[in-house]
Amino acid sequence: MSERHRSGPVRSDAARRAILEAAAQLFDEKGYDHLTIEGIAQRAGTGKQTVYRWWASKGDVIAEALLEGLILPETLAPPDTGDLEADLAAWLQTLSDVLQQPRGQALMRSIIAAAAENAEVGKRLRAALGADFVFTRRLQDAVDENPDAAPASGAELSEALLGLIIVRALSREPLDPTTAARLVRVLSAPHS
Amino acid sequence: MSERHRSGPVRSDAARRAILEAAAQLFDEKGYDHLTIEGIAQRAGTGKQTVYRWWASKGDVIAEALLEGLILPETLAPPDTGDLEADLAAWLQTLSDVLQQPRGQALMRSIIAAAAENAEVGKRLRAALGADFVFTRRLQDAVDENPDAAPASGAELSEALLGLIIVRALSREPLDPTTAARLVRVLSAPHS
Amino acid sequence: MSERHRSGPVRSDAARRAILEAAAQLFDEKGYDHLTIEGIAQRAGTGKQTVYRWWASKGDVIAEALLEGLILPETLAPPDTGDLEADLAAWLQTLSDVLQQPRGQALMRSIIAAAAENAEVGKRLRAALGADFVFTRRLQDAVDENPDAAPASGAELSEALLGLIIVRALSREPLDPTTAARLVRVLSAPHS
Amino acid sequence: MSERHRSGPVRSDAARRAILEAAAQLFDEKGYDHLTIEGIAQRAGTGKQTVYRWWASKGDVIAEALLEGLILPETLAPPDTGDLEADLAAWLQTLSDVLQQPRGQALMRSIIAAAAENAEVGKRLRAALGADFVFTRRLQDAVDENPDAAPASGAELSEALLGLIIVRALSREPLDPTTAARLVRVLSAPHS
DNA sequence: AGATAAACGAGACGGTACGTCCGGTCTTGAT
DNA sequence: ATCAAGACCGGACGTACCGTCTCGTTTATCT
Repeated sequence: MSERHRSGPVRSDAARRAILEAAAQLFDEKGYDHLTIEGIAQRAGTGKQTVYRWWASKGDVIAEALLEGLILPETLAPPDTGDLEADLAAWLQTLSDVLQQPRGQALMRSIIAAAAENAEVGKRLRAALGADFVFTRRLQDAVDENPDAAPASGAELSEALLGLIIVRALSREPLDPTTAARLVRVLSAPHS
Repeated sequence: MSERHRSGPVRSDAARRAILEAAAQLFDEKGYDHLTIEGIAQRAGTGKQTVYRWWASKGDVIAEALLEGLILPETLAPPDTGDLEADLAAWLQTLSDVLQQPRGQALMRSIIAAAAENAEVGKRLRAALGADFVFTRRLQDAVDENPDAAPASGAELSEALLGLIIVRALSREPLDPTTAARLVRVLSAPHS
Repeated sequence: MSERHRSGPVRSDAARRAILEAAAQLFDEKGYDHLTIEGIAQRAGTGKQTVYRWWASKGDVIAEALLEGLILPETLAPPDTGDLEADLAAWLQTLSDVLQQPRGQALMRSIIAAAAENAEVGKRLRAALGADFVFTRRLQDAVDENPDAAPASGAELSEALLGLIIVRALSREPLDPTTAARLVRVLSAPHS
Repeated sequence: MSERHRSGPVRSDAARRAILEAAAQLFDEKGYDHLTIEGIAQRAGTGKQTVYRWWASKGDVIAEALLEGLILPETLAPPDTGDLEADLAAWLQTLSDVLQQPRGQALMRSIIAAAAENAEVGKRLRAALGADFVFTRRLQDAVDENPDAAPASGAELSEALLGLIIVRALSREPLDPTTAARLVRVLSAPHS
């Protein structure tokens, strides 16, 4: 009962990968705003039409490159040692380090610009920055243990953390590790 | 001892206002990404050069229109009744309402895109969304009253709140009023 | 001793006819310049490769469609009643009628464009417009009867007539029947 | 009572000339069909928009270059020694020489293609090939001297001559000088 | 009361990128 | 081997804006 597909040539995976990799490179080099489809196609060694055939916009290309892990370094993935507060602190420290460098800030703003323009990127933003998968669940666990004391859910808390980072990136201010640490304490600690 | 200029007409305030208003209108109609200097000049009935003479980029025009209050509705300004938690909740409610509508989400994302691209807009983002001026100071007051219990500063707390809103706007998810309310409680309540 | 081919199906005559007919239709609808191989294949319901396999260019397709009589109406074929001058006049009258209509002019110009671009079409142009087959021979007969009086050959005379038509088509001026008639008289009459 | 013109910059004559000259060069190098607006702009060192601003199509550019005498060599201009038949013969000889060379044929076919595609070029075709200005008037003089013997007008006769040349160019056959000479005799000689 | 010169509207200019169309080649699975 | 289908690389199309640069006109200030 398998779905039969039409005859004719099949999508070239080489072209697909070349385009995603070119897009990731150029994203890194020039930032989202200065990306062009033309530039991507040229760098990838493909025709423009091959990009337009499979993606509707540069945002969609970036969204897919993001999913493939071609854009953000692994470093940004949150650690998981079992110690929630420590992991949170380490993750925020990493992000803080990234935001100390102009290049890291630019990268962050580029992602934000992409997310603002393209729904697909937007929906993947939290996942891309690692705010799901770990803290959401783990903060939730902490919340569950002490439901009375923590009226906000884990997802909301991790969103607030991520939000802090984004606000700092947008306002061009570095993220002080101490600040991050304190906020983690507020958010993850039991409340009276 | 101010520097005097030689002669000739002085900057036309009519042109300046026409440009800022045209920019605000077009920002509202098309969003930041689809704004063009050419379109602004045309709508304003001025020459392109008059825009370029006084602003370096469309971002700068928008930044100034933002400062003049031509872009965001007054509604978004935070209330100040004296009851901190109530005011916070009301403000978040307003923002939540705005984010429920597609148009409001688009507006928010447009501001974010502008902030991501233009440093001036970025620096004014918090002010533009009303996160300063009130809560920062007032949360700080609350913090000062009970320094041991609240390890995060007022500014950080209001950033986290604004961040939550931004994350929701970017991920295209509405901001549930309940969520906002709970988060306010977490952030503004004394901690153990 | 004929050369046998290895295996597989033989050229599909259905595809060949479909392509020629599609080409003729599109030639009529859009003119030579706006023909595309892609359009022909689509209209014919064949693959592009099937066109490229058998013809080197769109000009060659048109040349073949011309030979098959799919492009020009039969009307343009010259009459043969035995009365040379009358036949010539009638033929020129027909062409003149065609050139009075914008559509007829466009058709004529399309053929000319095809001839200018493609050698095969060019070589068949005179045949396609019916200038051979009849007048050449018959003018030649007239010439032969009176060699002293007619220093130009029949072929040359018919070329001059066809040339007049072409010049009129290119210069977008109608061909006055009187003009044609007079020229026929000059060219076909005995000279002193 | 002079016509007042709008304010603002005026059309750049340098750009105009550069475009026409580039077009003429490329016409000569590649022929009309393989001309591109992009190529013209590049060769001229102008933006594409500057071409599109002033001309509607590549045909219009070529038409203007033709008028400026940038495309056809002066050689093709008809001589005027006073001896009509000799001048005609010399002019046809020149054209015949041009058509003997492949390059000359290609040039001629290119003009024809341009005329077939573009009305402006078409209307200027006769003028461009020198068939007006001289022979029309002079053949007409000859006709006027002997109205009974010459039922075709000078314009028509020169069209027929030009037509012969065009037919030969399209059918890729050289124009034999003898043929031309004989036809001149037929057309210009008095008729019985 | 000029003369000077900056600001203005208009928009031409050399460019870059857009998103689309088509050319000619190549690949796939079916006949 | 040929066919229908259509993906591929390439390149030109005609359009929209970019940021810079004249133009000719309109003021405000300086002499």
